[in-house]
Amino acid sequence: MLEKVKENLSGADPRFMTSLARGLEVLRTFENRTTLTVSQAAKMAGLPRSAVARCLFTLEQLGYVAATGTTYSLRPAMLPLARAFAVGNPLARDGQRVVDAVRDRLGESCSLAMFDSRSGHSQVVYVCRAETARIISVPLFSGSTLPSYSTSNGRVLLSGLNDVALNAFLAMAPFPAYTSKTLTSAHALRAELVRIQTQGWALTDGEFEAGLRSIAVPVCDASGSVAAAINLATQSNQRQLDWLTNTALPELQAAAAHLSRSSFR
Amino acid sequence: MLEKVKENLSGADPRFMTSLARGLEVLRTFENRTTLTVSQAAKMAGLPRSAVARCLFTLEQLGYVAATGTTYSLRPAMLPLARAFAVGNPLARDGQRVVDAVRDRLGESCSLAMFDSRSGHSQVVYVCRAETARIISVPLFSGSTLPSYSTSNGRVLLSGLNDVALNAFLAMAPFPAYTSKTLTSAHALRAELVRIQTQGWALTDGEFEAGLRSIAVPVCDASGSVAAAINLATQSNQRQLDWLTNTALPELQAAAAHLSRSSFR
DNA sequence: CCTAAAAGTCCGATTATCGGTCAAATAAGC
DNA sequence: GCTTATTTGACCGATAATCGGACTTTTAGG
Repeated sequence: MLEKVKENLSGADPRFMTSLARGLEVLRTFENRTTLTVSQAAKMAGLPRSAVARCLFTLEQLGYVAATGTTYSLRPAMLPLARAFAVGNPLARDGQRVVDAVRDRLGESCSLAMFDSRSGHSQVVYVCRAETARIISVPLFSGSTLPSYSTSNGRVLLSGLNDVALNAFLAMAPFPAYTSKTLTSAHALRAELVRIQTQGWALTDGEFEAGLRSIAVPVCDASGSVAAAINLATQSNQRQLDWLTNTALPELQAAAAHLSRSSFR
Repeated sequence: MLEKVKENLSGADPRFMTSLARGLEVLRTFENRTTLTVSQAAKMAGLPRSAVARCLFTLEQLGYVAATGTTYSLRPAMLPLARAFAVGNPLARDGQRVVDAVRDRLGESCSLAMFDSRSGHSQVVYVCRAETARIISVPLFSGSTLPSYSTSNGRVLLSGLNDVALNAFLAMAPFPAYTSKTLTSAHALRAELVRIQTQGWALTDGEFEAGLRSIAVPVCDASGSVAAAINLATQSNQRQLDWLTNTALPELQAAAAHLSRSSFR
C-alpha cells in the first residue's frame, strides 16, 4: 500500500523519504482507533514493530502524540494544521458560509467535499458541512471521510478525473455494495461517471444508505478542473427526485459558481 | 530549534527519526503561509533546500500537499486527523457542548484550550470555542494558537507544570509585551503562576490585548494534573472584574468539573 | 538584454534507518 | 498461583536511505 505509492512513481524516486511516509502512516492509524499500543499500530500499519516504535517515539518527542504508559493517543497538534488549511484554502475558507446559506434556503443538509488525496481517489473528505436533523446513521463532521464511488459528492469528483487516474481507480473494482442499489462494477460506474460529466451533476438514491437521496455538483478551479463538490442530502420519503433536480439543483449550481469564483483568488 | 528537541533528549536517542521530524517541520511552515515555494519553506524551516525539496516531494506523493507549478499548498489531508482527535479525545469530544452551554448561560465567548505540545509549552491551542460577538482583533478558531504566558487559559496550563518544565519555560523570558500591562519577566510570571495554582483560577486584564478581560480555570484528568483550561473572554468596558470572579467563575468551575469527569473515561 | 534568484538534477559520503533477535515484563489462560 | 502467550524494550551490525553541496537550467526582475 505504501510501497505501491512509492513504486508507482516511475520506480522508487530517490527524493521519496520513506521514513517520513512511514511516520505519517503511523499517525494515520489513529483515524481508526483513538488509543494504540506499538504492536496494535504496527499491525494496522503493516510495518515492523521496531519501525513503528521509532515513529511513535519521534512523534511523541515532537508533541503529536502522547504516551500514557504504553498506549499512545493523539495530541491537539493536528488542529493548527487543519486550521491552516481551513483558512488558507479559498474553497474551504468560503465554503462554510456557502453551505450554511444553502442549508438555510433549502432546509436540508449541505456539504462541501474534496478528494482525500492520501488514499488515491477512493475517499472523499468533508471539508465544510451544514446540518439539519441527523438523517444519516453515521455522523458526519468536517474531516469525515466517505467512499467516493457510492456518494454523490464522490461521483462528481470522480467524473472530473483524467482517463489515467480514472482507469487506475476503476481497476480497484468491484466495490463493496452498501445497499442493493449500490453500483459496484467498473463498467456501470464508468457509464454513470460519463453521464455525470455531460449533465454536470450527480444523483445517488439509496446507494450508500437506504433512504438517503443526494444530489451534487462540481466546484471548479481557475483551470476548469473539478476541485471540490457540493451536495445536498435528503431523505427519500421527504423529497421527491424531481424536487432535487428542479429546486435543489439550481441552488447548488449557483452556490458552486459562487465558490468557483472565490477559488480564483 | 529542531536539533534542540532531539539533543535535549539525553543526547540524540537513536530512536529519533530526523527525517520524520523534518517532514513535519516543513508541514508546519504552512501554518504561517498558505502557499510556499521550496526556498521559502527552506528559509522558514531553517533547513537546506535540498532537504525541504525532498520533504515537499514526499508530502505531495502522499497527498498532504499539492503543487501548482512550483508553489505548494496544503491539501485537506489534515482534516481527518484533526477529526480523529476531536472525536477521540474525551475533553475535545465533550468540550464543544460545554463551552456552548457556558456561552449561552453567560452570554460571553468561552474557549477550551490545551498546550500545543509541539512548541514546548509556549503556545496553547484552542480546541473548542463558542463565540458571541467578535471582541478580539485576531479571529479565533478551533486550531488557533496563542502565547501561553499572556492569556488566562495559558496561565492556568502553565500553573499545572512541574518544576522542571516550568523552569525550562521561564528560561525563555523575558517575553514580548503585547500591551503595557503584559507580565514579561520570569520573576513576575512565576509569582503569578503560584498564585493561580493556589487560588485555582487565572485572570488577565488587558495583558494580551487592551480592553480584553478573561478568566480561566483548570480542567484536570484522572491523575489530577491539568489537562486543559476553560475560559471566558469579555470586554473590559462591559464586565467588571467582580462579575468575572462572582458570576463567571462558579459557572466555569462547574463546567470544568463536568469536563473533568468525562475525561476519566 | 543582462543579472539575480530560484528550481531542478546529480552524486559520493556518511550516517540515520532498518529489522531481526533476545531478555524482561506484562497479560492471559488454566 | 503457575504456566503460556504476547508485548515491550533494548541492542546492533548491515545496508540502503538520506544528506547537502555543486552544477546547470529556468524563471523573474530591472
